[in-house]
Amino acid sequence: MKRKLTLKLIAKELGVSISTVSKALRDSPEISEETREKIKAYAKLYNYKPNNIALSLKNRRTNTIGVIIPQIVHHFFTTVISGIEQEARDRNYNVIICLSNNGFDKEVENMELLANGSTDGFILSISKETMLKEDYHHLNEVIEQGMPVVMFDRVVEGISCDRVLIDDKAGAKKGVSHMIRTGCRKIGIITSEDYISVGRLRTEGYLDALDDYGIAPNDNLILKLDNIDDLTEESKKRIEEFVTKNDLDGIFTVNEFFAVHATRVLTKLGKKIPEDVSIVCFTDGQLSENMIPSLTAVSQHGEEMGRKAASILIEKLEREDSETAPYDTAYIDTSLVERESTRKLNR
Amino acid sequence: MKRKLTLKLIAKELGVSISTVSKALRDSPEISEETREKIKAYAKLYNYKPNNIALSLKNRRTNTIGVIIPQIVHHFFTTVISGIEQEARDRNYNVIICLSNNGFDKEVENMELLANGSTDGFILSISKETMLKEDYHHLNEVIEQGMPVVMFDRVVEGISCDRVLIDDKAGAKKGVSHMIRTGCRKIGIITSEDYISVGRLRTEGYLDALDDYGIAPNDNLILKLDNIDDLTEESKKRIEEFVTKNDLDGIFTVNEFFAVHATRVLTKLGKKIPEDVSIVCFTDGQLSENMIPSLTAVSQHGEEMGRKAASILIEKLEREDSETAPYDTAYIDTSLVERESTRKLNR
DNA sequence: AAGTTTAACTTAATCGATTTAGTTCGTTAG
DNA sequence: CTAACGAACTAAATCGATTAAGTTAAACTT
Repeated sequence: MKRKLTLKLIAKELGVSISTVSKALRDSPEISEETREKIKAYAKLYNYKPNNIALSLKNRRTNTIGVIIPQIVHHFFTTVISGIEQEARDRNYNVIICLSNNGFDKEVENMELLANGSTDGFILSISKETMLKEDYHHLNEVIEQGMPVVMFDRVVEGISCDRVLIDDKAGAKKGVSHMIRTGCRKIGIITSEDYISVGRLRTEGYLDALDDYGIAPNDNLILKLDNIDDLTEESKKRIEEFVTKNDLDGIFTVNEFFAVHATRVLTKLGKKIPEDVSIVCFTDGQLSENMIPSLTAVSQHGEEMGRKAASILIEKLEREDSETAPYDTAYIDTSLVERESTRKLNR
Repeated sequence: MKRKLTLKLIAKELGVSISTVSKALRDSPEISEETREKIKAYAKLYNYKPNNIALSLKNRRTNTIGVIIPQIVHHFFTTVISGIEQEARDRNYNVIICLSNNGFDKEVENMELLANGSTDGFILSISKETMLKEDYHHLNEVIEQGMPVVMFDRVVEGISCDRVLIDDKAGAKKGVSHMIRTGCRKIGIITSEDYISVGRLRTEGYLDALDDYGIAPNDNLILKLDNIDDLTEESKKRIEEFVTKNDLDGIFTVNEFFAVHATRVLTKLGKKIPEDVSIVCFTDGQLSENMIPSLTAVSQHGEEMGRKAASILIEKLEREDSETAPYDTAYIDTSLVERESTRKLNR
């Protein structure tokens, strides 16, 4: 095993002092051309790379962004991470990813761990449990210490940080409006309970669209499930009942899973998609694209969201007066990806 | 902004030396009961947490595992990461994830970056480009420096490291055998070119199963595509042609995408699944589970793979004689998840 | 009473870098 | 001939922790 090369070793080998080596490598004019060349040649030959940990300690900055997300086995989050990673790499930052598994304790633990020197700032999407608990002391502590925080997707109010949000309301409205314009009149929504912010906002968008076209909302056509991240047996049952009971001509869902299960139920009922029933879902992921029929979806542009979040954070990290800079909220536009589950316009 | 508390600050505040504070917090018997209590009380009150960077520098270990994967927007990899994360957390390690985007340069860059002090060891799945290039100097350098490496899923020979593999061959054999047992006789496979190891191995498993049941292989029933990670337009075209041309009664695919597209083509051709054609795919992901019909799949148990890889790495990191320990290869068993795309046995 | 122990600290080295504040020696100015 | 200056280095402080080695004064031994 070959020990890593350090300034000390180079200095000893070439019979100069450590500081001479450091200065030579950083092209200081204090060091003579000759010595500089000699040191640089040696460093290059033996592939010297400065130790990041030592640099971090000295500079009191790690050039690392901490990302905390509820789960990683989730298409949308992976696209966001991908975006964060791209932006970070372009701007010479590293990314540490931690998972909260939607739990409060893990979220706190992760933040505390990373806050003790490992990262310069955070990008996070709040866990479900934290949202229910409404305990944000860990966020406030980190911010208090001067580490900037950017929240995305699942955000809460009352924290001194920047936010990046999907325009959930507008996105849902876009999707539902499309159904109305292609002839749907009795549109149901499968959404989440209101305490999940994205669910609530998407429900609002749905209601907005109905209102725009003068369609009266009907509480019976709104199904609120208690989880938006996966499809439990309980949810399946309720979707089946909901779809069977109501003679809908359009279904809007806040995620892909709900849409897929609704499709399954409709198929069993012998309904044709999109002739009898149109389907639009929020989140343009693998399922929307690959299902048969493929699903018209409201695309969230996760990568763009990730890049934006990273860019805002890095901006804050690199400006002097970041303490006094105001916090703001960026919105990422959604777009509607038309596929086989809705009728064409102007037909 | 409140500067983080350090030993130095505590020492100054309480009028003792830094080492007294350090020792008191670590319960050294050298420090009197009285002083110890006083220091601990103060540290607790002001929530002192040691700086990880300083500890890493001092201890020359970071308790961090570097994970390098080709892409993160990929269900299988996310399950592996999830497993790595679980095991790491249980054993008090952190995880840094980097993406190579299937590129050689990025893979090298990431490794070099993390190797300069940021991590104690690596878990990685080799990028496609690296495999084509057959240049593994970055791996060898890192290993040479005494950092253990565990490769998973996409591995190469000739590197001094441990490996964790899906038993691809046995898994494919399991899937194809199931089709044969449920009555399929003309089974096609949609796989990848042989340079992608998982594709090659799965093809071998397919051939093995045919051989076991005395079915003669037929090159026309083997479609080799040049990418296993996504579904290009070119691949779609070739799948369509392949499925249309051959009158198959069973299709085995090395990933979900190929199976989904084959299903689409079959549906268009008016074939019934599984009555006319059975479908089995490798990788039990979101698509297999949610497609209509849902797909019988060879489950890879990614989480288990991740946990295993992390456990092997941490084991190596924590034993004294790891330099001399032999390298081995662990296999993760696959299992067949029967769903709607295959007929039932014994019917 | 002189020497030895010991409890309870403090000093200083260390990890690997950067950087400020010296130091040394040759050259030039006066 | 010597003070001043600058080129080219080196020493030492620093980041925040740990720990081996050193210090001090009280207690104990004989």
